[in-house]
Formats: sequence, C-alpha cells, structure tokens
Amino acid sequence: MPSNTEIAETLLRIRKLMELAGETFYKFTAYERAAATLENAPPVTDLLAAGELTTLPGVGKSLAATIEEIVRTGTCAQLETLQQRYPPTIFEVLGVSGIGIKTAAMLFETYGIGSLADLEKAIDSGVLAEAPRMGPKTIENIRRGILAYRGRMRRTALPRALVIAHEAVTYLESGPAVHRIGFAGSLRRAEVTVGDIDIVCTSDSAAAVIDHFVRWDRARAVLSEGPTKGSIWLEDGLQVDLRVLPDNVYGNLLQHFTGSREHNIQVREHAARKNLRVSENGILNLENGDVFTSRDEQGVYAALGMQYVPPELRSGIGEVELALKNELPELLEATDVRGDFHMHTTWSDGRQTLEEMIAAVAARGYEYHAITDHSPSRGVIGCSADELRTQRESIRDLGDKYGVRTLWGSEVDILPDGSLGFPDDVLQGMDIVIASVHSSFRQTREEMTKRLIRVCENPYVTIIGHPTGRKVDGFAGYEYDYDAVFAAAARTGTALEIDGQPKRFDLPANLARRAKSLGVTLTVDSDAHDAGQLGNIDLAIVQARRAGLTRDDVLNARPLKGVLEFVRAKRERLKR
DNA sequence: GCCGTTTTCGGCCCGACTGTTTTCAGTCG
Repeated sequence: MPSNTEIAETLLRIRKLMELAGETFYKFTAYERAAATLENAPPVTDLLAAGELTTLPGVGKSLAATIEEIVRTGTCAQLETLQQRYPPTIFEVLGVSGIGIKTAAMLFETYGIGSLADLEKAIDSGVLAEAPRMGPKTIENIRRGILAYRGRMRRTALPRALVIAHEAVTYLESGPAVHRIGFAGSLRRAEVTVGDIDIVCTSDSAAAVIDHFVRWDRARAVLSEGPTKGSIWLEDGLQVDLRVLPDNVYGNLLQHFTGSREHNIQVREHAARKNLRVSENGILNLENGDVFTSRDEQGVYAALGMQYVPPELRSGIGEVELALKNELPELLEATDVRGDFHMHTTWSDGRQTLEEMIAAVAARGYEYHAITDHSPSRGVIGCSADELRTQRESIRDLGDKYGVRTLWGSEVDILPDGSLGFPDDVLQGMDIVIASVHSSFRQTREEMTKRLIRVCENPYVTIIGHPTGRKVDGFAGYEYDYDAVFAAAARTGTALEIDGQPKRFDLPANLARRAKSLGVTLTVDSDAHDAGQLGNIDLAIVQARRAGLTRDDVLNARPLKGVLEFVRAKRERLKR
C-alpha cells in the first residue's frame, strides 16, 4: 500500500507534466494543493476504505478517483499518457534551483534538453547562451543549481535544524539594528524534517541587518540580497532565508512566513471573501484602503474573525474551518505532562545507572515516571525476569530518596506471533508494560495486523511503544491496517505511544490524529537511553500538538491515580 | 480541478528578488 508521501509524489509528477504540457493553471495547481494536503492527512488507505477521501480540503470527485487509481495500481492513466511525451529525466532538470517550468519547457521544446546531462552539454557547447533570457548570470546560476542538485542534502531533521537556527539567530543578534527575531516556516510548525530555515526579524534598518546576514562566515553562497530579504546557503547546502520588516508588522510577518503555504492560501481565501487582502505587510481593506497591522499574531487572526491557530496546526487540513467556527482543540502543553513512561538504564541498553536516571527525572519535576528496561528476547541487552525483580527492590527506595514516584515496568518485545517476551505472571507484577516490535518487521500486512491486535488484547499491555517502527530518515515502518489496530487499542484500553526520539517521532502526527479520532488514548515519552535524552519528551509533545491532541487525550497528563486506574481498568476488563 | 454565510458558475493568495528587459517574466516561498 503506498504511503501518503508516495501518493503525493505521484500527484506532483502529474502536476509538473501537466504544466509542461500547457494545461490550465488552476487545473494543475489543484493537483499541487491536493499533494500538499496529503502530506499531513490521515493515511489515504484508511480514508479510502472509510469513504472519507473527499472530506480532505482540495480533494473532489476527480482527484479522489485519481488517488484511488494510484492506490490500486501504483500509477494512473493520466500519468502514463503524460509520461509518453517527456523523458523521466525531465524531473532532474526541473529539480535544478533557478529552472522553473517555463524554462524547462522552452529548453525541451526548442533544444531537446531533457536531462541534466543534456543541460550540461548545452552549457559547455555554448548552445544555452543562444536561448532567450539566458545571460551569463543566469547560466552561472544554473551551473550552481546543478551542483546543488547533485550534492543535495535530504531535508534536515528538526533537532539539527533547531541548533543551526539558534546559531543564526545568535549571529544576527550580535549585529546591528535587530529588534525582535524569531523562527518561522516548517521549523516553527515543528515538522519532523525541514527543507530550509526561515527567520523573521524586525528592525528600523533592514539593510544593515541583511548586510550583516549575508556576511555570516558560515554562508557559502548568497542566493539573494534585497532591501528586506536575504537568502544564503550554508556549507552543506542548507538554505537560510531572512526577512526584515518594521516592528509594527511583526505579527503579520510571523503569520505570513510560518505558513504553511496551504494554510495561508485558505486564510487568504477566507479574507478575500470579506474584501481583505492579507500579506506580510498587513491586512488591506479593499473597500476603504485601511491597512491593519499587528505586533503579534493573535491580532492578525482576530482581525480576520478567526480563533488563533497554533503554528503546529497550520497544515491546511481543516484547521482554518475549525478556527472560523471557534472549534480548535486546546492543545496539550508541556506543563500538562506529569511523567514519562519510557526510559532505559544500564540494566539493559541505557548508558546511565538506575539512580542517575531517577535523580535526573526528579530534577525535571515529574510527579511519576516508569523505568522500562528491555526484556531478554532481544539478546544480551535485555534483562531476565529475575534481574528485573531485583531491580524492582531498589526502585521504590530510590524514588523515595529523590522524591518522585518511580513505577516498575519493562519494554517487552512483541514476538512474531503477537505473544510477549515475558509470561503473564511476570507482567502481572509490573506497574506499567510497554510492548514494542523489535524484530520481524517485514511480515505481511495481515500477519502484522493480527500480531498487534493480539497485543492489544493482552490485559497486561499498557502501551504499545513506537507503534509503526518507522525511522524518520529511512524505514517507512511495518505495514498493517492502522484503523483495525487503532480500533482494537480503543476497544481494549491500550494506549499508543508518541516516542520522542528524533529518529523515530513515532507515532507520526497524522497517525496520532487518526488514532485520537478512533478513541485511542496516547502517551508522550522520551525513550531516553541517558539523562540528556529525557528532553526528547518535548519533541514528542510538539508532535502531539501537531496531531491536535489535548490534555484529555494523553495518559501521562493525568495524575498518578488516573494512570493506575487506566492500567487496572484494562486488566479488570480483559481478565483471563 | 475545487468550491460556496453574496455563487452549482465563475471565480480561484500574495509579494520579493533576479536578470534581462526598456516595462517585466520567471522563480521562489
């Protein structure tokens, strides 16, 4: 079954070829918008099965049929027809920064340039210089674009992007004239990976700020440098964009550059119906010419008659409609979280001792937490049942010593048939049990679905850990029927985890959103393997916010009593 | 191709920067 990302990529291929072929502007942008929507939407395969595909904004009858065809066959007739007109390598040419559709179409129709190799040949032979609007600077930019394409980094992981963004801000603040400064773009929306780093700031002297910016010694190339805007490339090809405006429009500026593009389009479409034109410079009233500006974003949304939309929700999948009806969820806050259920010590594959971890947890001010070392089926790094019982004896005392309630538990392997790495009588004694898949990732969809439903039906399993197994920069996760497993989790009172390890972010936000809609309780956990990683829980929290989760949806936002009641209720209900 | 608190037809977000132009097209976000 293709993932949403794969389907979106196919739609974007269609979109590009449609434009090359001279299709109507609004027709091919419809494909582009649908592709953007899918990136953050619940799994298409589930929506399709439930007949809910056209509930997505921008997906009507025609696109729903195309998407269904892609899911069923991996391609669609429309794409096949278009692909006969252009070589597959045309997408390389379109991938070069500075070459858009118009240029690519001209190069292909007039000069037969349909690949990167053709393009380089045309540059070297001087043919390209004969083309219209191809001066020396443009050709030099294309040459640089080709280099960037070849050495292109994938999108940058959020934690790393945050580090670089902080460095950029520190540098800018060391220079002249910066008043207020902040992150925008996908970084501020806390997407798991970001394509570039967007920074906005206010100043009375934008030119001085931009000048300082492009002189940063980390900048390897300056892509553009105007009176209010600059763009640079860093050593590894990561792009940083800076926009500078006067302080009275800081709210407008931040709102504009936080996006997402799709969110902004929907906000502006709504505004346009009220004869308002929204941009980073303010909200223009087309009837009387007045311009409304705001120093904060709250003012911008209020002026449009909308509820304030937190950045994590701005993905264009229905939040604008909810904000207009004043029905946005009150998102989970970091201060709501009372504990962390998932962490390891030197008893298994953690790097710090039980006491060090408990001391570090207490320092974070939690009410409770669980120590969850691995079960033995994972090999040398696991703990035997006897070892864990020994661990249990010291846990309560250490918790008392540091003033935190330490729960005894384990992260138990889910075996290929859905049974667990410890027998029931061992699990029964534990306060909390996390069950996770660490082997046999490549089972069939049917086997994996059965396997996980069986785990939900085990009365002693409190939480399923990192429920898809996906890695942000690689493995897409094991395949199973999400809706069927989520329904089983809801029915049995099994919580699903949002694991905050930067490599995991698992559940992904779109699936956590789906799980919530089916009545599942979730947890946010660090999965820390040393004390420094306890902070990973903050990353899980922002992903929970992207999923639209509230305090009520999250188990570790409940007081200890509520947590223990959740565990007890499931054991009671499924007693065997 | 999508969509509706003016609409089932006729609209469809908004602006900055570059390079090549003699007033703007193309690209990007």
